[in-house]
Amino acid sequence: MGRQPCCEKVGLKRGPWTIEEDSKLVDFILNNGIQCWRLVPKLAGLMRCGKSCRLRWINYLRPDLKRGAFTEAEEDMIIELHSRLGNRWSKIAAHLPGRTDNEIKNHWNTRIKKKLKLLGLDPITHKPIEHESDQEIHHNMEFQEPEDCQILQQKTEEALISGSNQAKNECFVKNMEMGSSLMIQNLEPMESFSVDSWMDSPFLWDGFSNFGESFL
DNA sequence: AAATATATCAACCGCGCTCTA
DNA sequence: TTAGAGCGCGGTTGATATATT
Repeated sequence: MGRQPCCEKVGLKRGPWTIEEDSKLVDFILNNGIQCWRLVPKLAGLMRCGKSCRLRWINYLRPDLKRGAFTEAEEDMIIELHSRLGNRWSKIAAHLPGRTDNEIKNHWNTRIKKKLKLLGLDPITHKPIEHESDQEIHHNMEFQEPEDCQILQQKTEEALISGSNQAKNECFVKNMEMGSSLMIQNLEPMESFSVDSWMDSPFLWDGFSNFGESFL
C-alpha cells in the first residue's frame, strides 16, 4: 500500500499558472501569510493542490527573488558549495539570497555541468577527469568513422591556419566530443592541448571569452 | 521557410523527514 | 511508541524557445 496522495487530485488544475492564479496566490499570501499550504488553495480560491501553490510561491512569486542570469560570482559560489555539499540544492540556495534551489539545480544541470566538463573537471567529484587509458583510446578509435576523423583533422588544421578563434574553438570542442585525444596529439600545433596543460592555455581562455553568453 | 535537434526551465512526482496526537 | 499528516527536497518530465540544417 503506497503513501496517500497529498491532496484530492480530482478536479485540480495542473500545468502552467495563469496571471489570475498568480495574483490570487500573491494576494492571499501577502494578506494572510502562510500557515498551512494544504489550506492555501482552498482559502485563496485556487483549483490547485497545496504543494503546487508552495512551489509556485517559492520558485516564482516570492517578492525577494532575484531575476535574470547568474553572475560569475554566483556561479563560482555554486561550484564551490557543490564541491562541499553535493546535490543539496536547498543548502546551496541558502547561501545565495534571491535564488531558489530549483533555479540553481536547473542552472547546474544545463550549464555549469557542461562548463566543468569542458574544463576537464568531473562535475561530481570536482577533480580532473582521469586520462583514458591507451586501451580505451584505441577502443574508441576503432568505433570512430575514419572519414569523420579525417574531416575533423582537416578542419582543425584549417582553423589553426585561419587564426579564427571561433573556428579553433569549434574544432576543439568537436575534438573533445569525439574523445579523440590521439588526434589532438597527432597534430603538432595542438600539442599544448594535452589534458595536462590545456587549461593553462591562453588560446583556450581567449576562446572562452569569445564564447561569451553562448558558451555559459 | 520548414523541419529537426538541442537547450532551457517551470512544474510535477514520490520519497523521506519532522511533528503531533 | 506509533501512525498519519504535512512539508521540503531532489530527480525527472514535458512544453517552449532557440539554434541548426
